[in-house]
Order: sequence, then C-alpha cells, then structure tokens
Amino acid sequence: MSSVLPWEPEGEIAESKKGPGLSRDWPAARPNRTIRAFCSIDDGALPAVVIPDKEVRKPDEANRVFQDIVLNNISPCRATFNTMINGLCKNGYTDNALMLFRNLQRHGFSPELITYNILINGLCKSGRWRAARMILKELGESGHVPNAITYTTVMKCCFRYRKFEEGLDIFLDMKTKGYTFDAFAYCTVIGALVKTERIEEAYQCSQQMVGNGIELDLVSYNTLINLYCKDGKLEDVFKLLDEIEREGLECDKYTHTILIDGLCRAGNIERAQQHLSYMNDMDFDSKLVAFNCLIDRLCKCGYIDHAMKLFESMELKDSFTYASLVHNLCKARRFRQASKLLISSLNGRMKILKSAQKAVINGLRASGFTRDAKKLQSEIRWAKILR
DNA sequence: CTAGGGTTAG
Repeated sequence: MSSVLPWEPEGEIAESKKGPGLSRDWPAARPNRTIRAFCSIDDGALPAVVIPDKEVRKPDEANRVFQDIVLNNISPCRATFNTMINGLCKNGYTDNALMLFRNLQRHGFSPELITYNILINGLCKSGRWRAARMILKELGESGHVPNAITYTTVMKCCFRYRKFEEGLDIFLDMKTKGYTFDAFAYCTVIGALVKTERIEEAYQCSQQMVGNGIELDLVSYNTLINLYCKDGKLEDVFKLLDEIEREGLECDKYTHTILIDGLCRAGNIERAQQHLSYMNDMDFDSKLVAFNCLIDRLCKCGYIDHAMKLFESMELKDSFTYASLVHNLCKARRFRQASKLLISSLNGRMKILKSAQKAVINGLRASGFTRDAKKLQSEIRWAKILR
C-alpha cells in the first residue's frame, strides 16, 4: 500500500524555510511592527462570525490580553501562543489564527507539534480543507513526528470531506506504524463506517476496540449504541444502556438523541416521542437534533401533517429541520408548501442544500407553477446577496 | 483550559 500521508519523509527536510536566526523562540526582545500590527487589530478587522455560547467565549477580550502581553514586552511562553491560536480557531476566527501563526513564524517561533495539530483541526472544522492540507504539508517538512492526535485529526478531516477511503487508509497506516489506538481513534473510525453503512466493518472495529481492553467512556458507548441502532439491534442497545448505568456514567444528549433516532428507524415512533418528552427538563438546544430525527421519520412514514405540527411547535429550528421537511414535502408533491417553507428558511438565514432548492424549483415548474418557481429563484438570489 | 472521538437532512 502506498503511503497516504503528505508528511511522509521524502528525502531531506526542506531547508528553504529555515532562514538564519529563525530557530530561536520568539519573542527574543521587542516585538516589531508586524506583531504590533497584528496585535493592534481592531474589532472591525475580525470576522463577524462569533459563535455565541453560554461559556465564557470572549475572543476579543483574549485578544486584548494578548495585546497587553506583547505590547508590554512580557515574553509569553509557547503555551500562550498555542492557547491563543486554539482560542481563535474555536471561536470562528480561523483566519486570524492563521495570521497569528504566520506572524509568529516570521519572528522565529518554531511551532510545536501541538500548534500544528490545533491549526489543522481548526482549519478543517471551518471548512478550510486546502489550508489544512497546507499546514499538514508544513508539518511534514518541519521534522516533527505526527502523533496519534495528528492522525485522528486528519482522519476526521478526511471523513468530514467525504474522503472515506483516504481516511480508512490513514487508520491502517496508523496500525502499520504501531501507533497505540485509543478510544478517540476507534470512535472516529466506527462513526465513519456507520455513516457509510459499512456495518460489518464497524462491528469488527468495535470488537477490536473492546478486545484491546480500552476502557469505554460515554462517547465510546454512544458510538456503539449508534452502531446497534443503525443495525436495528435495539435489545443490544438496552444492554449497553444498562452497562452505562452500572458503570456509573450518565447519559447525555447524544445518548438520548441516538436512541430516539434508533426508535424512529425501528418504526417505534410512539416510543421515540415518549423518550423525547422524557428529555423535557433539558433545554431546547439539546433536544433539537432529536426533534429533527422525529420530524424526518414522521414524514417518511407518511405523517407529514403531524410533522408540520411538530415543526410549528418548535422554538428553535436549524437547516436540518427545514431540509427534512422541504425534501419530504417535495416527495409528496406538495411543492408550494415546500416553497413557502424554503422562503421562510431563507429569511431565517438558514443554509439550504442545493438539492432541496432544485427539488422545489423543478417541482413547481413541472406542476405548472412557473411564476412561483421564478419567485422562489429570485428569493434565493436575494438571500445569497444579503448573506 | 494547549491538541483529537460520539447524534439528524440529501
């Protein structure tokens, strides 16, 4: 098997990137203009994609503190840089994270493996596949040896961008090179196998995980429960739930959602609904995915009106909610209703799948609603401009 | 709390 990793040692490590004096850690003395320029970046220069959260996510404030550190000529340790880069990534400021990374490099900061891992993960999660690849390549040229975290991160990136075979190759590569597997790596792979409906392989993988004596945490249990659910083995699911209880672990929103989806898929909508109301003491945000599962399943079982009622009762909706309904309304040839929903989702600034847009427009046209089709198209165009 | 894993639409 040929190697799939772009960081494989290929001859010598590139010399071109190592200028004189660049091996020392930054900052040596006083930060120069470039660093100041970055640090004096004002709020207007930051992208307006702050992810709201109940946690204390305040990247602007972090940036101010960081400015203070640099401008007052306090030498921050490397962990501070990594923390900053990580914080920027986690809050949607990937571009700024990359800029900071470059600026620091320019000042002789030689990134650690952890810095690369942070950036690759951040870039990947924000949809910057090419940039992620670039950093990965640089990691390969840096002489650092990637660790299990790097591998898991890159695998996850591959799966995220539907490069399943590439991801699985990395998994095999990890084995060949003798990396120790932990629950992170196994769960990443099992999750991808389940998603691609390779249930047999997913079972093999989970047997390996259990056989290797890895202690299962809640995420591992959730992964396994999801596997059994997708395979329709609900009795095994309940066994696992008992086991979770015996271990003294507590189910979280993932567990409940996976279970609700499983019940739905098994055709037990009533029980799914019961379980959803059992989640009543959780906030709506935690129940959203479960609601979406139920809506989709209701539609697929032919209860579209019931699904619409549920939809109207929801205090929070996302693009999944809309996509499910729009697609299923199209399948039922209720194109005008689908169109109405699509427009309201555009007004709510939802991202709508191209496939859903097409389905509605084509459906309207095919059933003679040419004007409605045109109107919808112009709405979509406007939404794109206004976004 | 310096890095990686688990849920839904097509």
